[in-house]
Amino acid sequence: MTTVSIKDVAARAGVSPGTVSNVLNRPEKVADSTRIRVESTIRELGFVRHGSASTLRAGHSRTVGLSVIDIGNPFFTDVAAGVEDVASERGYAVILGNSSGSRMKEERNLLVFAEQRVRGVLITPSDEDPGRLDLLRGRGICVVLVDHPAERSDQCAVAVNDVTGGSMAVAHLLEGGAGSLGYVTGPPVIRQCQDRKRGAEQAMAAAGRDPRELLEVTMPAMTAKAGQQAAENLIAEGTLPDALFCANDLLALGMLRGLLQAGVRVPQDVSLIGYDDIDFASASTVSLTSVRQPTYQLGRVATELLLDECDNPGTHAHQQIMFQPDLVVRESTR
Amino acid sequence: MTTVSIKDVAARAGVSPGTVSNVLNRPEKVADSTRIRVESTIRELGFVRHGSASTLRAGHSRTVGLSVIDIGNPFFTDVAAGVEDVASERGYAVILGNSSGSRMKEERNLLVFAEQRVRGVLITPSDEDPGRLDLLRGRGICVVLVDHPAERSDQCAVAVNDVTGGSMAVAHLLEGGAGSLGYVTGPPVIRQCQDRKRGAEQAMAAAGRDPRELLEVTMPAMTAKAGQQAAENLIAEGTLPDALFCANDLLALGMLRGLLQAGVRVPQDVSLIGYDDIDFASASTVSLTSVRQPTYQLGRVATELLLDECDNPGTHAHQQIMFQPDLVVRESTR
DNA sequence: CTCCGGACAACAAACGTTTTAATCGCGACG
DNA sequence: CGTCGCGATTAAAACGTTTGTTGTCCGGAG
Repeated sequence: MTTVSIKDVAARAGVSPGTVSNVLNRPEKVADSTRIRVESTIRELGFVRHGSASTLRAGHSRTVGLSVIDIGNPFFTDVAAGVEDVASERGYAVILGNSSGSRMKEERNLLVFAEQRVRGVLITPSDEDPGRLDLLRGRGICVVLVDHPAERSDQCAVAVNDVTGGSMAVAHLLEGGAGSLGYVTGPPVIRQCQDRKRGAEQAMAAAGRDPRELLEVTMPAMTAKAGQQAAENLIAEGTLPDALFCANDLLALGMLRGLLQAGVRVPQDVSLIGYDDIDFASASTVSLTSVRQPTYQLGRVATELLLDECDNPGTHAHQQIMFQPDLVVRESTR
Repeated sequence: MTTVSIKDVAARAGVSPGTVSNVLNRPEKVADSTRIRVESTIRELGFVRHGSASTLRAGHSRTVGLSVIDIGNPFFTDVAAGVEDVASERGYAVILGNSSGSRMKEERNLLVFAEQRVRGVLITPSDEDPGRLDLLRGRGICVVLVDHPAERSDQCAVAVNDVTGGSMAVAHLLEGGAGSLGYVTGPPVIRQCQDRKRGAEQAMAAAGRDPRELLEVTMPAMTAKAGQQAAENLIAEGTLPDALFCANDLLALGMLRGLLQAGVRVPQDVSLIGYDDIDFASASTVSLTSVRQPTYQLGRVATELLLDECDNPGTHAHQQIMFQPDLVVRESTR
């Protein structure tokens, strides 16, 4: 139970605590002979550095915070995988915060990050208010936006063009001969939902259709359950369009389930397209046409930018990176 | 950039640092008038407690570590949701570690937990070595096993009976008239894989069949990709059985995809059953028969036990809780 | 033989909080 | 009127590191 400190190691190895610290943090500053002796003493005593003490003195920790909207969504687990790989390559640990789309939870997570004095924060914001992020920056915590374009140039951001993606999706539905069109989406505060809608409208306009024809169905969450609910609502109301564009694959898969259960055939009766191309999209009852994003890469690049900013605050140049999505056509669309 | 400390708040509010600390940690000890004054000063200055300093002095943090085998598996995201809900109800933050089935990564995550002086650790161990966990306990860090029964009675553990589950699955396949049977599994060091196999063998024996008839297919990972690979292997080798029990739903969904792509009909040619009943199981091409576990509950209960042990080290009674699984029959089995 | 410089290592002062013991003010009680 | 007791507050000593400064010991140059 008695925890072994750097002093214990120092005493046992016959050196000063400062030297042990140097062995840990700047091994090149200490003679090989003593370094080896200290290292073996560390192993012998099972010493583990007290991260908090280290953080306290050094002024910053070796952790980064990652705040996502829904860790149950494979899109975000893929992003998180990219983040974690880069972070651990560079000796950082990742603290994961899941906002579940709730602003309150997001704020609580950011507070935890601030208390832990994380080195930096990666965040897919759940709404458009930049205030909280400036608060972090004011504390010397770097922030990189993930899957969200920067509204200003004094920050890094990594995103995928959602307007293009939405446009691709609806263009594809129109090519398939869609008459009436629906857009099934999540809370309007989520930027991705807005941008994909904008793209959808552009595609309609480009095809000579009135964008106002697009029936918008807004659900409180972007989950499979919500998608199924949307299907039931549309069917009950008798407003089911020819072709449906869902703002993400979870909604689309739920929608698919709901449609099939009600005897609606996909794609014969209704064309269906999702977004994200999660792994399960290709395994579903009717394999899902979707818009693919470079998800893992998103996480990797964002983390590289973040750590670069942390480690070279002087020379770091902010970057706004925008990837392009791909259309993956499968069975669910005509 | 200058960070505001408890001293700044104290000076501004005209009290001592100790009083500010009391306002933060034992508000009942301080007179209402001063408490209100201090609280408003805290807001005014935007003070955020330095978690590391607090941890250092107090000897432990307000965080728990959660180490899982594969955060990409919806089973674990559900568990994590249960953990997070309870933890945040009680004012704890969760540090998530993903071992990806690699022992090395798991050890690195545990090291991070130890450095951060987490209050306790929830872990689904990736193999059977209890040594690392004793090391944590030796440091005064409580450990609760998740989805893993305790081998000893001096610890808490929460699990679901995998032997029963495996037995249910195979009994169901046999009832469906399965001739030859296969078990598609992950790395043998994973206990769940072993137990489910044991259950499968028991069910065969109970039906008067020789357990050695069970064809075991071992894959290096328990992912959809691995499942699809397994399907391709079985078909190439011409050893495809009548009925397949997959050790989890990801394997089963991948298997399903592989079978259908090769023109094998499910369930007419092959019966297929998975394990976990993840959300996607019911949305797949052929909806998947599976064994359901109380996943979210698993995370909740484990966390409650952990925090109880942390907060009442004296009176805490170790518990080993074993839930029972349910069979959910869908289209993929005859 | 002295002096200088370089390479290591020791020393000691922080970092921001918690917590115990000590202090203060004040009304009540003897 | 003195003292006691009590609640509210303060003062100061930790907690385990990191880090800039100081010190020591060498070998080699002058």
